[in-house]
Amino acid sequence: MTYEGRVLAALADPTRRAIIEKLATGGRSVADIARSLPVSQPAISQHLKVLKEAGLVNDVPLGTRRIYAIDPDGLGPLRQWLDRFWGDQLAAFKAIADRDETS
Amino acid sequence: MTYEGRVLAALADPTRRAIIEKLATGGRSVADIARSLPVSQPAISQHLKVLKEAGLVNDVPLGTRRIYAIDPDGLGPLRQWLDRFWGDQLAAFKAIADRDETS
DNA sequence: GCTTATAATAAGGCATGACTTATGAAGGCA
DNA sequence: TGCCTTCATAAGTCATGCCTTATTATAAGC
Repeated sequence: MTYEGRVLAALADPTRRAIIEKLATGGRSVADIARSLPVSQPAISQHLKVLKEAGLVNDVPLGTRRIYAIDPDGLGPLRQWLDRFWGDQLAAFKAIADRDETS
Repeated sequence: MTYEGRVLAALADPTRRAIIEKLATGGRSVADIARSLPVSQPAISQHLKVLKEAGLVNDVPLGTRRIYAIDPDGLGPLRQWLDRFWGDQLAAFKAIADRDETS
């Protein structure tokens, strides 16, 4: 499976997107995530495994717990793939120009 | 279902990504796409329906045929959703830097 | 050492979705 | 009108994936 395929498949599931939204405010433990969503702890672990294999999250052990957080570099390959068909050169330059303009 | 959910689900399928890649070089008829991929014509029609409902492609009738093409605006909502968690300022700068680096 | 808490894995059930063949609808052309 | 081409839809099959409960491994605290 291609890298962008893994990323897209990972983000296609609504529960995994909910996990990403929880992690947007900072790293959280598995049990913490499980408490805030209507699925069991094993289900969360399975989703986190998929997200990790897609490169979207990383994790560090903390005692008996494990803190998962969003990987800032995880989205690069997906962006590159998307840009092949929709293009972002224009958008990227425009973002720079706008910022320079207002500074 | 949310808009980004539809877009991500549409792009998660490898056959639909293959269709997008075919359309990258310009609009094509259903039969034309079907001939270039190892699935039947009805399967292609079903995939095109999903891509259209996600806003990723549009179509115009041409006689008895129907020409499908990539919708340039189809990716906007997905980008906005992604940027909420990964940020696009960084990505924009990085895109510029990478291009300058390889030129 | 023993218990408790946390997380990963195993195994199985069930819904979803991607494909097939068969059929129908609509336009172009003799 | 009749025929052919193109595409969409219907119906059914089969694989994939998301969920559950049960179990195991590891670390912390008494």
